Amino acid sequence: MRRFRSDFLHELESRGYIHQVSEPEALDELFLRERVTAYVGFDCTADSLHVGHLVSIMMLRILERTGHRPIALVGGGTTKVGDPSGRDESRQLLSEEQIERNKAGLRRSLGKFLDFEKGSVLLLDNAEWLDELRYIPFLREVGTHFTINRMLTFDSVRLRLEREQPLTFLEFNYMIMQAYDFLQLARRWNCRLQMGGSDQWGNIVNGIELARRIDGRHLFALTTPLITTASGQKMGKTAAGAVWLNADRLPPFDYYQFWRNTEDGDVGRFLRLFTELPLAEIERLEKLEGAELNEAKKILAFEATALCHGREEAEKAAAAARALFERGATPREGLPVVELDRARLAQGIPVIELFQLAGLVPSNSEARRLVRARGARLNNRLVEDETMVVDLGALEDGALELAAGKKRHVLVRPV
RNA sequence: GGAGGGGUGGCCGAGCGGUCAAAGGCAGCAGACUGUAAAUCUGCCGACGAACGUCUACGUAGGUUCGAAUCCUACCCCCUCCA
Repeated sequence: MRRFRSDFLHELESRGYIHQVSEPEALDELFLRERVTAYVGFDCTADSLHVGHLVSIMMLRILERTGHRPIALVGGGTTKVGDPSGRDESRQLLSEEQIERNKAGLRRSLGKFLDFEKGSVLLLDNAEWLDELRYIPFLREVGTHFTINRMLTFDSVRLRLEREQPLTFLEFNYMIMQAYDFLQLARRWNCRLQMGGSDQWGNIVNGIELARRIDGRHLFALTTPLITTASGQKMGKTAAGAVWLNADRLPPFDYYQFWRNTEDGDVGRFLRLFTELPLAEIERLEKLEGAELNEAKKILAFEATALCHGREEAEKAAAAARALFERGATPREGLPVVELDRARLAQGIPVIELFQLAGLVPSNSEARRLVRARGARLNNRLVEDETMVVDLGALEDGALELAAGKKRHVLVRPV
């Protein structure tokens, strides 16, 4: 008894990806009938995607796996405008150079999950059509189909106005740009469906509307639920910041640890959303009780890390974690590495500073507190003297292993 | 334009001349317990410093005072009511 007959929608539905769909039956019909092109847009606001984007990325993978054609659209053009959705303040305007850098970072993030080389998965940039727009012709073609009356009712602008927060004319145009994207993709690639987070519903519907009015096209929308943790937090937002997908932002070991530390109540849901294990397997895993559930968490962590960083990195991270938490040995392979100037170490560096250089604490005071709280370890030995100075003599196997608390470990290597 | 209220640490929020680096809560960090979970308990939680302590910080800029987050003046911003 399935609600959807098409593989794609059925798969999404059974793994918990669907929040809203426009015309479910018609879309299902479409997926049964033909190879469908669908897209997700990603703004270039940072130089890496993070786990918050993962749901969308996974959908593109499923789309491909079920025989359809995914488009990952990078917002090289729209980022110059800035999406006001869910924000009380204007985004800071990014320079063109910054956007270019971010774009390159996004390509790397996406490239980990989607293979753009073989041609069945497309990577496009909306700067391609947005940069070229001419104001008056654009207003005449597109602007006539939007009424201000209606635009004011969309959450993205309404909420801002209700809170009496300024909304610039630039930002006000964002939804038009995004609608226009959908129109362009429909025309150029016969793209029929746009997917995104639940906050994108309004923007997507605008695109559907626009394409219907101008071209008489029939397009669809599908949004994913906002993923929160069992204790109600927005997922992937730790206090330390976002959980990044690019390794230069967050080492694979830390990425693995993020998943390894999933709350009990989230394991099943996360396995469904963030791994590609068969559902039967997941049902078995989520039934595990008590400490047994840790096995499921390890599988979740491994699978999620393998998807993002490859199986080899996932193995290393898993091995490092195993040695660190299960045997107490010193497993260096797989730990995040920080490089340190050899000459500087030769002169001697106070431990306090060393912890700061390793990025484990933001200030000397913080490092001092860590030592006093008996949470600082050097080469697996508790650091008791905060005035201790570390030099080359402290190297073990050519490196220093620093730990802040039980979970945060770093390998400092002199170069 | 008029009247009143307010701007305090990442957030909320007390303080209303000295004992204020600023109560309390949340968030965070570490420790204990445990299953690398959750919950709970304990400690920490501006920077620099081994330490005495020093510096920076209560919207901004000045001032009064031995001494100001606290009083005065100007300015900026927010909220409520009236026009």
